[in-house]
Amino acid sequence: MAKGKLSTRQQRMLTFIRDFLRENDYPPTIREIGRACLISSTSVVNYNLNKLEECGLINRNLRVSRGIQLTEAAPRNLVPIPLVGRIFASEPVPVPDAPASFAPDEAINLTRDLVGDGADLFALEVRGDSMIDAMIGDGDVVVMKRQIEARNGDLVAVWLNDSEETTLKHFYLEDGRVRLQPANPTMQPIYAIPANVRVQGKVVLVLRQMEAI
Amino acid sequence: MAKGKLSTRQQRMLTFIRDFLRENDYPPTIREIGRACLISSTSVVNYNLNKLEECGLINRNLRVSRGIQLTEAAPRNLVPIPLVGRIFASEPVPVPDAPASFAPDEAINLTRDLVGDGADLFALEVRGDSMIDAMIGDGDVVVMKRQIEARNGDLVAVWLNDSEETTLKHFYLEDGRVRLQPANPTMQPIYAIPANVRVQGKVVLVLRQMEAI
DNA sequence: CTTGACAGGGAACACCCGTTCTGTTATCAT
DNA sequence: ATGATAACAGAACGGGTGTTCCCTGTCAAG
Repeated sequence: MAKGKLSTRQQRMLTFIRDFLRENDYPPTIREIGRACLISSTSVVNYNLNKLEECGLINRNLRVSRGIQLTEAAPRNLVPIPLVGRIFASEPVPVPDAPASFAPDEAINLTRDLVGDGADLFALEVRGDSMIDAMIGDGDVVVMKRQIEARNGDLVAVWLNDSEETTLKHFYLEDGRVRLQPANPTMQPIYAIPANVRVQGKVVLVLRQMEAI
Repeated sequence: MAKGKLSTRQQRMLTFIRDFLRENDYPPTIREIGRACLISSTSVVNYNLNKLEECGLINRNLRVSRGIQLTEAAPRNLVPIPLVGRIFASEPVPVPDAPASFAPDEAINLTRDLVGDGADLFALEVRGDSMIDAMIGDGDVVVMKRQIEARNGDLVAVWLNDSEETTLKHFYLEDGRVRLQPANPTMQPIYAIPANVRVQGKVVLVLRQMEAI
């Protein structure tokens, strides 16, 4: 019973709970919800709260006053991702060695729906315009997953042994050779033998923040 | 009576309230605080809560169950941003009219350190490769701030009246004409008279999510 | 020694709040 | 018609919850 459609009343209750929580920092009671949504009976509020819980939109703590949690605001929705360094074209990716060595010196928090459980993820700030053919510019932050191998189509960071540079390209292994395809479709791919490319990780997310909102 | 020193008991209560709030998303009751801090009497908890309020560390809503707010970091750091539509080169940006009409049908949650308080913000999904000179590709999500005017250097979405298209460029007003500079430094700017450009909003954040983490 | 402020304990009160039970109404397939 | 089911209304029950009142002990100032 994942997602029955919400009735008008249920939708109204949900937005009220959101607004109330934003205003007061604690959830409303059943009677406060009823008063705001013009529901005279507490049992009806209770009935619809159960419906909302069945849809996975809220969590209820039974027998606890104001025991309503919005699943979207649940604290475990935030995943901290360590910002481990910068990425240059002229240097390999500084992949963090110890996965568990959680360095909270600098981290960015992202929601679980963007990055999953955050396992094996780390973030890098891009320096220079060398990744421009991957549509990634100076100052962008890339979130990467640490892995050695790549599947066809993955956008990966690779170190090219002969030219000694790091680059971000889509990876394709075909006919015994590696095709590295720029994300920008107007640019040409480059080809290499497998022994020449060392996959450093796979790009999961690109984040570009303009200064001065 | 701004800041008398906190007793051990008061400090313990404060950290318990923090932990409880982090875990449950709603504040504890007086008796729950007492149980956790080994205080047998509710009046003592009440007494020390008043002390904490006098120090400005919490706010109390009298006669309301669980009516405790932490003054420090209380506001939620997740900001919901409505995903209002798609952006094509051939059509104007679908700027949402009503700012207060909170449409939770589809929204992306981002942290406050990325987007501030989220005022006047909305998100659009980019369709097509027409924004490629702004380093924005098909499937990217752009978070925009609704505004009519732009300052020099802003990355804005503009509607060009004569060519009838939407484009994302850096905005510069110089010598009475508008210079629209692609974000990709290898590409050339275009020039237009101010009457020809209509600013639709300013890009605050670009988000590119790879499928299949 | 008395006094007053301060910190704490215990119990009772009155209201708040979630729950549950009994109906009522409307829709719909049988 | 008929039974099933969803949605809703009202009322009552019992426990949760903030508040208040009275008490004890400590400690420094008078």
